[in-house]
This record gives sequence, C-alpha cells and structure tokens, in this order.
Amino acid sequence: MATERGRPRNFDLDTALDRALEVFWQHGFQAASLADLTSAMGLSKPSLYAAFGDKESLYLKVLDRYVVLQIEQHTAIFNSEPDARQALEKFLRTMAALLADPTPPCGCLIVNGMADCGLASTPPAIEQALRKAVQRSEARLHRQFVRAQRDGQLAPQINASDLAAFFTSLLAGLAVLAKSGAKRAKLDAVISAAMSAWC
Amino acid sequence: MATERGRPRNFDLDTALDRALEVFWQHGFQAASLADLTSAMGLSKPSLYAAFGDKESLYLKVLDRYVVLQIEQHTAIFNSEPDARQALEKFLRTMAALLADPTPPCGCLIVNGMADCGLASTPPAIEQALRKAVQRSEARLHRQFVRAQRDGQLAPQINASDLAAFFTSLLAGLAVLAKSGAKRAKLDAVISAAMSAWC
DNA sequence: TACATAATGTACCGTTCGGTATAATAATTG
DNA sequence: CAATTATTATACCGAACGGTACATTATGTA
Repeated sequence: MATERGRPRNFDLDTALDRALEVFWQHGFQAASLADLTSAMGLSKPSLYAAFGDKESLYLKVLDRYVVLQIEQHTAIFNSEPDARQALEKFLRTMAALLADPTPPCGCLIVNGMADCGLASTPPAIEQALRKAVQRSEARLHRQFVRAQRDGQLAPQINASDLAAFFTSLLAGLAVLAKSGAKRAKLDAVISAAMSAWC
Repeated sequence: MATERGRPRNFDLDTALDRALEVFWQHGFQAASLADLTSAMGLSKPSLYAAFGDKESLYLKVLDRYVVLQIEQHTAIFNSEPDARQALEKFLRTMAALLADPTPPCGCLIVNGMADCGLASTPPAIEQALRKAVQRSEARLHRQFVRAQRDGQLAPQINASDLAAFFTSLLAGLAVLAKSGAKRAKLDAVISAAMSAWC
C-alpha cells in the first residue's frame, strides 16, 4: 500500500515550521520555550516531538528553511534587475526595508542567533549551522559579484571575495542597527555610503 | 564618623563588576545564570543582591561600565593619531583584532545583547539601555567626523551623521562576522573596502 | 464491523531557574 | 571587652523549563 497507515496528522508540516520560524525569529533559540512553540504551531508537545524531534532539531529545520527562503528571495531580486550595480543596491534597499519594518519578527534570524553563540548557551550543532548559514549567504553574494566581473560590470581589479565579505558584514550591521531602533532613512544612508565600495 | 560602620565587604566592587562583565559578555543576559555570576564573581547570592541588586540591575551596571571603558579606549586610539583618516583606520583595525581574537569573550557585548531584544525575552530597561549604548558609540564617531571636517581632513560635502551611521553599522557587522568564524584577514579586507566611503 | 495504527490531550518527572529567609560570623566603635 | 552593624553561607521557595509516559481518540484497512 502506498497510502499511510493509521490516523494521518491533521496539521501541515511546512506551515507548522513557518509558525516555529516566527517564534524562533522573535525569541531566539534559548528564549523560545516549548510552550511558545506549541502554542504558535497549534499542536501539543508530543505531536511536536513526533514530527520534528526535540527543540534543537526543530531549530535546525527552521534555520534551514529560513536560509532557503532567504536565498530564493535574494536570487529573485538579483534576477529582476539586469544592471549588476543597480541589482545590488535594489537588493540592499529591499533588505533594509524589511529590517526596518517594526512589525515582528525583527532583524535577521541568523544574526540574532549568532549573537547567542557563546559557551554553554547554545548547542554546538546550532552554532555550526549558523556559521554555515552566514557562509551560504556570503557565497550567494560572491557568485553574483563573480558573474558581474565576467560580464564586465564590475572592475576586474576588485576582489570579489572581499566585496562579498564586505556586503555580508553590511547586511549584518544593518540588522543590528535596525534592532537598535534605526529608521529606514538611516539604513538607506548607510547603504548609500557602502555603495562607494563597488567602484 | 566618616568611616563605614560594621563589617566592610571583603571584595572590590569594580573587580566584581569586571567578572560579571565577562560572564554576560560570553553568555548574554538570559543565558548567564546566577550560579555562573556568583561563581565568577567569587561571592554568594545574598552578597550579590546586597551589592548590585537583582540580575537586571547588575546587567545595567555592567553595560554602563562596558560602554565607558569602550569609549575611553576609542578616544585613546583617536588621540594617538593626528591624521583623521589614519586614526579611523587604526581604530577599526584595532577593533577587528579584538573581535577576531578567539579567546573569550568574543564579539561585542552590545551587539550580542541587541540580538536578544525581542518580545518577552529581555526586560524593557535592558533594551532601552542597549539602544542608548549604540547611540553613544555612534555619537562618539560622529564627534570625530565633525572635528575632521572642521580641520579640513574630511570632505565637507560628506554627511557626518551618515558616515557615523555607516561605520557604526560596519563595527556591528564586523562583530557578527567575527562570531561566524571569520579570521582577522577577512575583517581587514572588509575594513579596506569600507574605507572607500571616507573619500 | 472489527482491527490496526498513529496522533492526540493530560498529567507528570527531574532539573534548573531567579530570588529570599534565616542564622552565624567578622569587623569596627565605644 | 562588650555592643553594634553589616556581610556572609546554607538552605530553601515557588515557578518554569525541556522532555516523556500513559491512556484516549480518530482514522485508515480488511
């Protein structure tokens, strides 16, 4: 039989993950309690454990989903604008608008989580996954810049890796600045200053 | 009598605060337990409460001390170099070296704490103090840039406020990048790219 | 209908948390 | 040497935590 045996679960895995994403995004791994999670996801603790494992395992699934969605969004923006420099600026300003939006969740899940990486506070697997998430985001920018250089839209003497690191750092800085209460105008001013690194 | 009555405390307030600073720096406000704090500070819970109040009050004292020490350090670096642009770069590279140092505490206390600002996770007073700490740090840079313009070392058409916001964002980004495992060479590359915003 | 399977709600476990009452101890004043 | 005053250590409190055992209920197959 290809059909599932027994009682099927009456909730959707992905939507439940999205609810969990919101909770972790707002509270972080530590501060998000199982009560918060089960309440937001609309299921009981045993159901949560049966479907996603323990809290750490759930966070890792949520983080992976976040990165995938994020990369897709970035790619869509880059593809919507043929001029490489304008595409980057459009990408940055879109991110700034999202970060400056005061309605939760605020900031960036990865940046928020990275701050909690310390001693015993965060499981090693989570720290590792967060580091990899930053690398994935930076690699996405790197690919974009290499392509721009190949297309002659970015000066060849510029180091694409360094530029990717710079703009990754910029995004993280914008996320922190936004959480500190900076309005969108300030983030846009920062972006304008940063764009001078392009050429 | 000007002398204190009763048994004097047999520990130093400032050194105890420094120990608490290390603990909060590594673990953040939430994850730092009273057991961690009393152990590192070398005093019992009642002594801690008598001297510093509750955990939130202690954190606020620690944060204020951190900001004061930080601003002093920044000022010392700026004063050690007459050329404004070189002073800024020296300042940034010194910060990068500290951030990239793998021996704990890692990152920036303010940036780490800012990430935890969400819903019920962090007391409002702490969020407010963290925001103010970012503003203080940015104001320190702003003063430096205004002075540089007055001395003719920074182009007058540049907006000093925007530049201060940009380099504040850069510092936050460097702190996050460092926690994600970036080596000092990468941070230095980011700084080199960022310095193009100066002129 | 009867059985099998899996998800569900409830109640609970041990641990750790922040914070405090109590009692003993050490140091300064007269 | 007493008396005073504040610090100290121990033990404890209620609450919240992550995680789980158990019995129940709902859905599928035959």
